[in-house]
Amino acid sequence: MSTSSHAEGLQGSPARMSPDATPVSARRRIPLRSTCAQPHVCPAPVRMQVLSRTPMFAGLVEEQLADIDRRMTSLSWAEGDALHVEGAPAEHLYLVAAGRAKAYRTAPNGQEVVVELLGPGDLFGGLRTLGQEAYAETVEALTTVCALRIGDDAFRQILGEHPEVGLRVLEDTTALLAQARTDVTRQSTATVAERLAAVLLRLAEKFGEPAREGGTLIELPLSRADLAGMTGSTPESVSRVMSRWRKDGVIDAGRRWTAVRDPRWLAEIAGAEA
Amino acid sequence: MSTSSHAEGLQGSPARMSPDATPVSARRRIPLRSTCAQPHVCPAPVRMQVLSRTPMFAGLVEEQLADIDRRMTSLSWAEGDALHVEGAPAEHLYLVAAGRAKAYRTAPNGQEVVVELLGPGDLFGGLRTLGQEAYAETVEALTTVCALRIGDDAFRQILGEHPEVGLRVLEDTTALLAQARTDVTRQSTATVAERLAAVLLRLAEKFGEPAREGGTLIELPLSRADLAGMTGSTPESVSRVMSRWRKDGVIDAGRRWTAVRDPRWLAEIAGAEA
DNA sequence: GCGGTTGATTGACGCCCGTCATGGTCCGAG
DNA sequence: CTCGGACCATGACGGGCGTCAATCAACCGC
Repeated sequence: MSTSSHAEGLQGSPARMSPDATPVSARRRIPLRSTCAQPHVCPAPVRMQVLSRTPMFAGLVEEQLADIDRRMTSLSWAEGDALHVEGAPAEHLYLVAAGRAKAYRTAPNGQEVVVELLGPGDLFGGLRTLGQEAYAETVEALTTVCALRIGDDAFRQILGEHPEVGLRVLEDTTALLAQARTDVTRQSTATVAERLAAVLLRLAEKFGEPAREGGTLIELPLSRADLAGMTGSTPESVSRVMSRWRKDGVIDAGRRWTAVRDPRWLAEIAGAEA
Repeated sequence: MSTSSHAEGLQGSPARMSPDATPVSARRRIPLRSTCAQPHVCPAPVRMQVLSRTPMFAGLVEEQLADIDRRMTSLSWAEGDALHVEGAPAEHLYLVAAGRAKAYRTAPNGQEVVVELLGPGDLFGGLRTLGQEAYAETVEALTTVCALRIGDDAFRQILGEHPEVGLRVLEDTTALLAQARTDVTRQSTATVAERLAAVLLRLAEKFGEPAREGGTLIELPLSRADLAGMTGSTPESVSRVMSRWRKDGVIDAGRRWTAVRDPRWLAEIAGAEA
């Protein structure tokens, strides 16, 4: 559910190097694929494909999509770059074309709390039209990212011409709200292990790819610190829990990568709801 | 911000009994006003007034509002009643006309986590049209509540006739999303005291009325357990913190009522953001 | 007024987990 | 190959806060 990730972007040649078997020594290889090879330009057909696969524009015909495409500008960022920062005036809506990004807030005490992970087809950003004065989150590229961007006026035009688009965005936002409230609930009542299990399940569902060694590889370069940010915890606590699970064969993980071996068992731990 | 509470419903005669001064002995009186005296019927002019003051329908003329009013049914509930329950098929949108309600989820461990407090003008519920299969929360009346209700078909009709209404709902939902994510962040990083301070400030802003004794009375019959549900904590912890603050003169509180005496100090504790 | 009930307060105890610190491993640069 | 830096693992310690329990004040119905 939530902003799905069908439009799986164009993936470059697998930069994957790990062998088939997974002895303890091979754990450290990074099995993440590099995505969106071309740095600063998304060719027109790719852009069209992204638009056509985005739930937000479902039901529009090619001509209409081309019209919308003309009003969007395509941009790209390198890993570690910020697409926009918390507190800056909200002037654009973004649509991810390829790559991964994380949206996080910085708490008063300085900790980063990750509120959403973004992939192809996901919508983020903000606009005055939607009642947002400033971006509430910082969005940072986890891999090379390509995204389409649209401004306030153009978005308002599109809404005028295609009212159903607004409804789709509303659906989307409603789903995000439901998920955020699920997070609040879990944060308030569950232990670190339970929260981590739920997070990993959600990631596996949204970003998972079947791995050769069996299980589901989460196609995201997440550090322990990132996972800590998503569970409202610390890198140390995350590390401890994951070590235990690795010994039990529930998951597999290394430097900035994670795979789920036994989803059932994780679901058991999570206690319900994803 | 968020779904504001301008439409202050009709308040019946004050059921307030506390004396002017507030010696320690008088703390226990319930200074809450009973709202919406008439049980099962909201007279037409009142309904129109509610609609006209709701942000969602801002900009519509009287005639249009009357048209919308005709498609909504008015209902009322007694304190403790559930307006709808978590998991039931989402078939209605509700608009609070008078009274207070809380929306909460029940965590796997049985704890109730309050995700929103509702007053006149607030929108809640869910519809298939908005992508909701089932209600995600249970909404329970804290006082006698009157609300207007609308079904899927009628809502879709209204959206068709007045596209701008959809945009307003979207604004509203966006604001709720931002707030929910603020909650997630706070839940992950702040202490119980900090969270409670933030919650009280938010309540004072939305439901506060200047009290005779000075300070701001929060017009909600909230128990320690309710506050615990809003802070992701326990009644005991909430009680401890509030006792301390009462000794320091920061707040005043009794059985199911709370007043803020020194908002500045609370804001200091909360550390930022409401 | 008077008991029963509900809600609030306060104390004691213990565990989860955040914090600090150390050492190991992997990776890229030169 | 070697060095340095980033990331991860693991141990020890302590505090915040959840849990259990007893007491008490306030409210309601009679």
